Amino acid sequence: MVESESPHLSAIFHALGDPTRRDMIRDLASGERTVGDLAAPHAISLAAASKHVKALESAGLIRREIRWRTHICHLNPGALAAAHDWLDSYRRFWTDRLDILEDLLRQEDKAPKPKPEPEGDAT
Amino acid sequence: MVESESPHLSAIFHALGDPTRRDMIRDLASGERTVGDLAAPHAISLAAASKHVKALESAGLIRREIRWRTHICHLNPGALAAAHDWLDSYRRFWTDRLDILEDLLRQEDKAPKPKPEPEGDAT
DNA sequence: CACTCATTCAACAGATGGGTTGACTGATTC
DNA sequence: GAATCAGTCAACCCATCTGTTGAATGAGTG
Repeated sequence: MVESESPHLSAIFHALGDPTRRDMIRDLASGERTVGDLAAPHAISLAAASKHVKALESAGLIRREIRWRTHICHLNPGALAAAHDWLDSYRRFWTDRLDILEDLLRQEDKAPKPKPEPEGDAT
Repeated sequence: MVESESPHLSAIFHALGDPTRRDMIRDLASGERTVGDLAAPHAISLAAASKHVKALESAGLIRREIRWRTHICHLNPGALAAAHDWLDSYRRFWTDRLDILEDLLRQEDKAPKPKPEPEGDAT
């Protein structure tokens, strides 16, 4: 059994992996937007934006309501929640870790030590 | 500022977008593993696994400790937390939804209001 | 010194991703 | 019936991703 959590997770995370699409999601968080609205701030063609929207849609991250000749998009929180849940199942790794860190800091208040690296570097 | 929360987010989500890599993360959650250990359940070459590990590593999702001639990998919770945080900022969309609705219904009992625009940026 | 072992590196192939442009759709309006 | 408008579709380009195989690395062992 290698990977069976959700068939959508790959699509969701993949969709989330693109900054343009994350941006669209953020825009959508302030209210519904047309495809054109979503494309506007991005210096890409409408066709490209349309593909992004489709990627978001097929990952289940947004829903689309075709009103007359404009397509109104809005967030579909379920998919975000799915990704969130997946990550949440690892939460103990960073919450426990912080407690440990705190503990360490308190302990090492007495002994100097090189600072631990909390975040990745840039290669 | 359009997308600047963390320069790593794209790499993180992209890394998370692959089922093999999510699987590796899950394995790593039960303890440290060598590259070979991580490759074993996956019917791919060691070289391919090595690339996956590198992707996880450069996204900051895991750290690697070279012990003698084996590379020991372990989870680096920070990156997971970063992704989690990003998603968390949209949490209201799937948790508060019901509360908001309830609120709305109560409000509109007194004054008809068109639509509350949830604004959210300032990141 | 040659061998083994865990892993990486290099070169390659094929698939997919994101972008472009240009043609198409389909309801509305002149 | 032609023009307009929002958006999609199709063809194409090029970069990146995932996988392969085979050689290289580098420490320890016989």
